[in-house]
Amino acid sequence: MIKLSRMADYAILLVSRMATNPKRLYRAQELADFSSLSITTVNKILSKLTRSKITESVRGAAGGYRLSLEAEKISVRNIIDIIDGKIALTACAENSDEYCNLLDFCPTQKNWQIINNAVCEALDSVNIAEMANPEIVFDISKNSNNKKSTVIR
Amino acid sequence: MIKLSRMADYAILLVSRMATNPKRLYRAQELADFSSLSITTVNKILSKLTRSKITESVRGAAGGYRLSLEAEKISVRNIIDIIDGKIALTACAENSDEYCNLLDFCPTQKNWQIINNAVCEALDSVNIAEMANPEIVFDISKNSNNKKSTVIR
DNA sequence: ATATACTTGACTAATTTGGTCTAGAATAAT
DNA sequence: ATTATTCTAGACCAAATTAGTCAAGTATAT
Repeated sequence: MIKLSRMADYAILLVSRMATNPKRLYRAQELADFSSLSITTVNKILSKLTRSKITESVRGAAGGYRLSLEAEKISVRNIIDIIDGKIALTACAENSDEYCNLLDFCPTQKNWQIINNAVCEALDSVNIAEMANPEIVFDISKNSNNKKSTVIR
Repeated sequence: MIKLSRMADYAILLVSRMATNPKRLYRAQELADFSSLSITTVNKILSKLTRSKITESVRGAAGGYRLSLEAEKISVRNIIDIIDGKIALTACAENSDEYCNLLDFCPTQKNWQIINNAVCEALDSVNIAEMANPEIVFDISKNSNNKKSTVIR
């Protein structure tokens, strides 16, 4: 009904993996092996995350990637935002006038924004520590520690 | 970051429109004029909704479409489900094994389902009456009257 | 120096989505 | 009955988006 891009899906998988041993450097090749993705795809994703300061990279021999934030401070939404760059559930919610000006009837506009926020909050309320850990089954409604996004968008 | 399909967007617009005068029959042509969509696209969307009992249709001269449920009983999620047919935010959440079997590490699976539910709830908590009415600004957290989906999927 | 690894952006391929067309079936009006 | 109107359904094509690859480049360790 609503779909995440594969890239965002991969990104969350990779970051979750790195969260299991946050000090360690993970080479792109390792992560590729682990995930069955190609090394180029892994690099593409990780360098995006690095640019956005979710991860950090060390070049050269014995280099690799590691998280640059605590896993608890990275929400699922942060990653989706970085990888997919979209902000809106519907054309209405992004401020591109091209579409909505055509319609003279659109009370929905404001309501879409609210729905949009609700979805964002849901995604914001889950952090990577939780995703990485099979034991923790979290309660989204409590919206625990991640209300405010830690990452600049 | 996460996007609704245009078709689902259109569908919600059309249904909201019909909600403003629920007894009346709306011809596809009228709805096309109103929405700037082609009549074929309108028909495509409305017949899907009709098959799923959200709307009903009357054929022949002076025919058209109308809601077959009260607007309050139709949630945004109902419509998205019908139009896009997708159920899952990520490959993990739908039960197609093809992808996840490749990976031996996937604690995320269960957590994805939870996120998925959270998003669905957000979309379920908004009904068409609210979408159609610019005055009502609803509070999603209260999850008012639409917890249980009225439509068979 | 050289080998290892990340970076970037251009490019192509694959997939998905949107939209059209055609033929058909039901209904109302004459 | 016939005709005009209006929905139904599915095949089909076009457009847009997304995924994935390639190649050239930069930084670092040994």
